[in-house]
This record gives sequence, C-alpha cells and structure tokens, in this order.
Amino acid sequence: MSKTIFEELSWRGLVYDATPEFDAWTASGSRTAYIGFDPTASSLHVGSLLPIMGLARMQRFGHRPVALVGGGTGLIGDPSGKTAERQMLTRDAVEENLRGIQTQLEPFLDFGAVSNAALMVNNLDWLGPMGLVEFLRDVGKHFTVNYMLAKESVKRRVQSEDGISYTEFTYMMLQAYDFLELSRTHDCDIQMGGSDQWGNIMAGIDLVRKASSRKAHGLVFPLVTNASGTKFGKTESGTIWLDPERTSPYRFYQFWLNTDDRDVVPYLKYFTWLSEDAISELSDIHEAQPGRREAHRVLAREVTALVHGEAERDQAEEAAAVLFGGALDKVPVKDLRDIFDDVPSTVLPREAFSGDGTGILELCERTGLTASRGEARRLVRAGGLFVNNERQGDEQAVITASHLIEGELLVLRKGKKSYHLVQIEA
RNA sequence: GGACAGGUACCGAAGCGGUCAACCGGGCUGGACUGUAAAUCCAGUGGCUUAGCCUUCGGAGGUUCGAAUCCUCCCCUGUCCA
Repeated sequence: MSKTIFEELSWRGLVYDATPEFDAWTASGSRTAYIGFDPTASSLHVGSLLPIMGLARMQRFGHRPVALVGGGTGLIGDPSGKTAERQMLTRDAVEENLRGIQTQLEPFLDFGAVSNAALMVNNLDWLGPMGLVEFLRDVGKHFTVNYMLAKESVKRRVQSEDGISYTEFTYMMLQAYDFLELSRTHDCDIQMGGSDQWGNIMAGIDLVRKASSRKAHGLVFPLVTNASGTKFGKTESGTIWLDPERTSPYRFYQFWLNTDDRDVVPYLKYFTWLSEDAISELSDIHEAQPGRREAHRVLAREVTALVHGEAERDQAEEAAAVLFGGALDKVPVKDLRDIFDDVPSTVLPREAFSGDGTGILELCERTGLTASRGEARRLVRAGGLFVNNERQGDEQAVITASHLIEGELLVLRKGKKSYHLVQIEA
C-alpha cells in the first residue's frame, strides 16, 4: 500500500503542524494547494527550498500546486517572526524580485502537466485593484480586532516598545484574503508554509469558512534548524541564494557538503527526493564511516543538481577535486579560470612580475587577501599562505614571472579555503 | 535642571603616573589533529622600511622628565532626584 502525501511528509519530518483533516482530505482526491513566496529579495535562498519542495511533493502525489508570489503583500511586509517594522519596498523593486523568483521556481514545478499543472499567481492582480471600502466590507467584516490581537505575531509586536503599524497589522487579513480568492477562483483549499505562517494560515482558513462556507486545510513545515546554532542558509560569506549569479553552483555545492554531521540525515529527508530506504542506508553508512561523508556528498550532489542542473553540479564537483586535491600546475589555465570563476581576483600589470618581481607581503596586501602587510606577515609566519597551492613560509619571498602558471595566472590561498586569483593585464 | 556611575582595541572587561600596543574572556584569522567536520590543542589579533619606529585608551587642552592612568572644560551613555 502506497503512502499518502501526509505520511510522506510525516516521515520526512516536514509536518510541524497541520489541520486535523489534512490527511483524509488529501488522500481522498486531487486537491489544490498553495504556498506564498515573499518578494523581499530578487532571489530565493536555500531557506525557501523547503516550501518549494513541499509544493513539488504535492504535485508528485497528484495534487495541483500553486505558487503565489506576494506582489501585493510584498508591498506591506509580514510581521510574523519580525520584531521590528519592516522596510517598505518600492513597486519597481517588488516587480523585479517577482521575475527572479518565478524563474527560480520553474525547475521544481511542472507547469505543463496534463491534469495537475502547476500554477503561478501574483496577488497584486487581485489586491491591486481592490478598493479600501470593498476590502473592509468583504474581508474586514469577518475579523474581530480581538481575534487579530490574540495572534502571536501581532501580540509580540503590540507589546514591543515601537509597536506595530496599522499597515503590518492588516497583513494577516490580506494573506487570509489571498486564500479566499484562490479558493474561489482555483478551488484551492490547502495552504502550506513555514511554521511562522501558522497564524496567518489559520486566519485564512477561518475567512474561507466564514465568507464561503467551505472547509479549508493547512499544514506548516518546521523551521530548518542547524545543529551548530547558526541560522540555516547563512554562512560566513553570506546567504546561500538559489540564483547562480549570487551564489555560484560551486559555493552552493560546498554549502551542502559542509553540512554539520548531525543535520545531514534530516536534510536528506527535507531537501531530496531520495526514498526512505535510500536515506536510511546512507544514514547507516554515515554511522559506520563518518569520515567518508557519503551522506554529505549525496546531499550536495542531489540538491545542487536539483537547483542548478547536473552539468553545473558536475563542474562544482570537479572544481572541488582540484581545489582540495593539490597541484595546480597540471591543470590548464582555461580550466583554472572556470574553477576559480567565483573567487575574488585582481588584475595586475605584467611589469609587477618582471625583473625583481613583487614581494609576497606586498602582493597579499595589493590583492586584498590580507588587510595589511602586517597581517600578511603573520599569515606567512603561521604557515597559512599558499602560492599555487604550495606553502610559502618565507616572508621575504619575491614573486616573479617564473611563478605564473602559463605566464598569466597566480593562485593565492589563505588558509584552507580562501582563494584569490591574480591575473595578468592583457 | 540636579546627584551619582561610567565611556579602554570587533564585543565584554581589567588597568588607575613609568616595566602598556595595554591582563583576561568571547569572537575572528592561521596552524596541528581530522573527514574540506565537530571537539581539542597551539599561535596570532593597530600600522610600518619589525632586535626598532609610528599612531591608539570619548574629544580638546593642561600638570609632569614621563599620562589610558592626575587636573580643567566639553561631548556621549546609564541610574536616581526634579
């Protein structure tokens, strides 16, 4: 007997909370479910991967996924999980962000399926033209202020010193109205989201019931946690975006590969399509031989391929092999340029390396690899500076043309992972 | 407006006339170990032409051979009183 979508989400640990009849409802027919995406940035980041996969999983179970981008609500700002009033975005900014997000959703959802094709909607389409009077009559009437004040997201802000603006206070009603609208126009009666959306989703379910006497359902995913206590999706070098322009596939791959041991199995469940059996097998391998990092590798491979495609994934793997493998001089310059595509680089004139060349300390400072020569000096003394992947332990060393790979490239490295490319002016 | 308390490097926090570029902890950066991990251990953490020199301890002056340390004025923060 095959699983229901609810059972599927359950074993993956994706059900933080759900309305009581979610399972029965989704098991008994093809339904339509939506998740809202916030256009506060022009790209989604790995944090959005969970809801995106949620929609995709729904679709695989025969349901119709609707991705709602918040063109209208994005202009307002959701107070959930926020402690301060949010910055308002301009219409243009929201527009631009919407386009970016749409392209990123496309690989995950099948928009051409015959019976349950995915759908993308923008709530600006119905929120935009709606007048205030109309809104207050049709939506506002169904909400008591008491009800809204009782919601956690509002309560916290009401108690805070800076309070909450009327605009953000109203956000919940707008999102609830989205649900009503989708229920009317697309027969959508399920909303999913992050656990912080529970309050908003309940508000939507209530509104649908009051305004159209229909029963709606909701399910929220857990907050993705990180065993090391940092915020998921952030690294020292910043947020991990889905947009390859912002986070290169290489970095993306590395992000997953460097997952904390304790998180690897949950992440496999969250972010991949692998079966329960496959994951438990990986889990066993990891238990037995953690050093192999088989689970990490599979996680990185799967997710990178999912987001960036297999070609990009393979290239990211090759790059890693070279970067962590050793000698660079065997690799053609052309490939090196590819591998170091997203690494900071500096272009220096050829004269810098002719004759007496440039001192190693000066080079570090000029390229910005270190903030000062003093820092460079300490780095060299500590044995943390590498030129073309060979440790450079002499602070008096001078770099000349003979160090350049094929006469045009120099790879500086600080520590294990911090690379800097030096190119010669053409 | 008045009374205290206090402002020290990325953060917290010592120092209270010379031995202070400034204890210590955190963070950060390297190194060792390892699995491109965690934990642990070690080193470094103002700049420089580095056995030395230069610029720092809220700001500006002053006392002194010598000040982060004492004095004066100013600015800011916290608490209490009005």
